[in-house]
Amino acid sequence: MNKKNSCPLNYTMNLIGTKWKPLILFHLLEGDLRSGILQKKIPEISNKMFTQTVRDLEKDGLISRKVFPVVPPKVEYSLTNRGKSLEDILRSLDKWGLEDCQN
Amino acid sequence: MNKKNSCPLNYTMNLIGTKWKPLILFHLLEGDLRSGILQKKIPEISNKMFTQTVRDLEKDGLISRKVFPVVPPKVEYSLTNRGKSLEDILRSLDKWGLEDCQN
DNA sequence: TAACTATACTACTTTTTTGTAAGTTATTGC
DNA sequence: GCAATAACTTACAAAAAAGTAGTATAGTTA
Repeated sequence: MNKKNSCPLNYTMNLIGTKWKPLILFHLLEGDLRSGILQKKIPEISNKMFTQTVRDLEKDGLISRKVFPVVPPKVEYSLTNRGKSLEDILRSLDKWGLEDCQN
Repeated sequence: MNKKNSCPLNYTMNLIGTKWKPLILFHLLEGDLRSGILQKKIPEISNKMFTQTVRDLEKDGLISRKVFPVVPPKVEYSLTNRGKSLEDILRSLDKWGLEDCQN
């Protein structure tokens, strides 16, 4: 909690408050996914942003990355416990959007 | 829900997923506030970003703005019902940050 | 041997967000 | 007349986020 995060809410937003992070975490709630599958669940994301975002999430310990030493490459992503602890929030955000956009 | 929001979660993030919006909404949970007071609760925000953000929130119907025709000006902000419906989410995000940053 | 595969990286450009600093307003009180 | 006030605006600059397009990898399969 540094000076840029005077409020816990701000801390949370700095961690997951970007365009793609919540979306990736959300899709991983349903279980572990191969890189390509996960990316296809978010058709709008560019290859670069996908890689960059999962790297960020991994760095922050919200997801973990398992590499299988095969060719062609196989990489699987899954939520860490820290990532899983966001489940309620992610589902709430999704639910709110669903309800709100019907009005 | 347009093509940029294939997922409700994305819709929500596009609405409040910025640096300052959740923070402003959060502080208004405690009740209506004069512009200056609200801004002082977020010392890191610049004058410009504050005005810009409350304008956005007003445009999206999450807060309402009451102007008193006095000099010097007096402006009060409050949450709309739509804004209030975010209460659980905002408190969850704050709570998560509080718990998480202790680890 | 050449194409194919899934994943990722890089250089570069564009777009979006944020910040800085200065000005504007119209009344009050000195 | 002139400074002080609260809220806001504007022009400009800087920084961050996102997009585009091309390259690398190294076994497998045709």
